[in-house]
Amino acid sequence: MDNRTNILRCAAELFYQKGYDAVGVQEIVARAGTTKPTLYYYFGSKYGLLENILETYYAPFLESLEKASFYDGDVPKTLYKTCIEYLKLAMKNKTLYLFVLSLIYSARENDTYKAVRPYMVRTHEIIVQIFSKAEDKLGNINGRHQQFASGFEGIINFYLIYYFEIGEPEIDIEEVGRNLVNQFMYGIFS
Amino acid sequence: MDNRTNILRCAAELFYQKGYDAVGVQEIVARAGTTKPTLYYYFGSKYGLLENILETYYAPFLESLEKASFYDGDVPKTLYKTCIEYLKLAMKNKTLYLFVLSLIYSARENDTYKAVRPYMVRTHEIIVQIFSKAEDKLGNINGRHQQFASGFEGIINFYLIYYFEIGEPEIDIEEVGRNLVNQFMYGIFS
DNA sequence: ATCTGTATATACCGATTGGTATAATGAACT
DNA sequence: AGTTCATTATACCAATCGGTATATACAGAT
Repeated sequence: MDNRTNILRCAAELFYQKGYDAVGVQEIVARAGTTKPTLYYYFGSKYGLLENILETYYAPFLESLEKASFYDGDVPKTLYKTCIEYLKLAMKNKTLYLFVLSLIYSARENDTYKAVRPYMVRTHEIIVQIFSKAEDKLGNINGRHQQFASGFEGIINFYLIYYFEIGEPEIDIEEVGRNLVNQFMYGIFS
Repeated sequence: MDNRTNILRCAAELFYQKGYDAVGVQEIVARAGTTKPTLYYYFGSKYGLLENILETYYAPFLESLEKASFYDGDVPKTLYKTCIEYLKLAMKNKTLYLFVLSLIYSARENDTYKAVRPYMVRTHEIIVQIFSKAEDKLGNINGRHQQFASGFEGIINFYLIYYFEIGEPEIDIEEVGRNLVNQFMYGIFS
């Protein structure tokens, strides 16, 4: 693996483990087995490194999400496909998933929030779009797209948070996806 | 206001705005109009300051939550009362609410996560308990207490995240509470 | 008047922070 | 052979980090 990729991966791991501000540039290059000028040659700054991590590892997920959220008239199916994309990402790359979540919740005046904001906004737009297009099937939802979208994201994200907290061995993605979508659509009495 | 309280409030504000690791002790005492030895006299360390913020400002919320979540056989009512407590806290002290959320999502090896973990676990226990006690009314939920609990927390928290992101002027707490609980219990077709 | 304990400030500590000036590699091209 | 250019290392920078040794101020008790 080349130096650039190596630095990127080491930084992503450390940022996930300790948090962006708690990790020094020196610590990153030490783990990558190189020196600071190399890092600054490729990424320009510590912040550039953060941006590059998101662009490299998270942007592809957003594209998958966009495809999966295509609405063809079947609300449950669309939500299920979308939910599955979340679960797949989280299971395939737990580190990245939790790291991005931590950025979304980070302090508003911190660089980490600035870096993740465009991705966060885009994600929300994609989910809101589902409910906008599905308005014919959902009846008069009276401008509650936002609430539905954040509810949908919330159910998935908080499920994963506590799943990772407990650390159960593995899950059946399709089954969990069905459960979460059912809970979201029909409530807890379903 | 005495020096101690003043330091506590200034630190809470700065931690919320910039994040725990991005704020220096010097910056805190400068805003509070005092000096470092005073801070270390009262709180012992920067970490002690963080613990004290949670104990002082967040612990009371947990007590309110505990009372509000008392289950008397009426599931919708219990969930509604619980939800209202969340919304009340968030509206009364937006800064604290978002700060605690950021801690919950912070890096696992960061001091911030260590500090908030007991409060996070306790909160989750309280919510899980509702669904445990309500098992008679909910039918066979087959061990899905955890999923219901995190779903409930997720719907509320993500609603508030995007509410604060958009920054609408004010909401009718009781109406939003009814909406969220309805969505959670009966799904989006309600 | 002296002692005790709380509360605060000045001035400092070694370590680490993000970042860079300079120079040395080594391969490719002319 | 000489030149160019991407890549990497040594050694350094001022600034800030969390934390503290020491001294002082002041109130209340003896």
